Amino acid sequence: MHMIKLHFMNQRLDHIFSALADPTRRQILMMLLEDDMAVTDVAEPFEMSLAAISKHLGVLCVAGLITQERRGRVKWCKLEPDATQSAWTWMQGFGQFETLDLDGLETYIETILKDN
Amino acid sequence: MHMIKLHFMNQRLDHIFSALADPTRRQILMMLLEDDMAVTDVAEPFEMSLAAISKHLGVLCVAGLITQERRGRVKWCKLEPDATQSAWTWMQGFGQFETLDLDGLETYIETILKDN
DNA sequence: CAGACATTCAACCATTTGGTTGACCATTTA
DNA sequence: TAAATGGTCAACCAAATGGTTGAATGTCTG
Repeated sequence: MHMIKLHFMNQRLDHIFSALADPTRRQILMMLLEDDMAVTDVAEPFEMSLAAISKHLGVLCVAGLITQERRGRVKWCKLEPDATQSAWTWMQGFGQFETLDLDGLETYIETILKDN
Repeated sequence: MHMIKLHFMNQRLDHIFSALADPTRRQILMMLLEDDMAVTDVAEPFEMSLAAISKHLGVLCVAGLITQERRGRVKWCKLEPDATQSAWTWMQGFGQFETLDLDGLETYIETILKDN
């Protein structure tokens, strides 16, 4: 039972990390950070075929990093940032907490304190 | 100049994420979390050849996630957790900061405050 | 020195990956 | 209805990946 869960989790991590391992796909994610986009628009800044981008989007979908919803003839791509949770958690478990970007942490804490 | 740096960074992320994309390699990293190990000992729990493990260790080395130091006939493998910094930072930039384990963050901050 | 041990190298193999192209399907618009 | 648009599919290709085996290299030990 736990074995199954672990296996599942492992596959999930496989998908997420290998999706993140490609610069094109990372760039796509960054683009989607600003807004949802149609497949053609995602493809526009890249110097490769639409089909190639379509495949990349498929990989991101399988990893759960994005979702796609078809409305009419255009397919909208939407970021699913929560999907990185597993990867994030794994990296924490890898003992990385103390190497967290301390500058970023500092400003973050300051923002919190200001709000109180 | 910035382009070069970005390219460099991008390659680094490629290496790190694709190193993390393999379950065997992730398991190796977890093992090394406990202590430094010789190549043979790393290989022991796995059902694959020593040569295969040797290759995996090579990948982890290139990604900078571990270092290897030869002493006599044995080569010691040592974790380099700081290497995940880039990946960690990238994921932060990907907008994940709010999903960070806030409990862990809290205890972390408390530890800092105690020390002052 | 001879043998055992730790590790890598080299050649090979099957599978996956990242890309191409051209045909195809569905939807919108003139 | 005809043409344009948005996107995928299928077949193909080159290169990378993850594994194997057997030989080779360097180091310790009896």
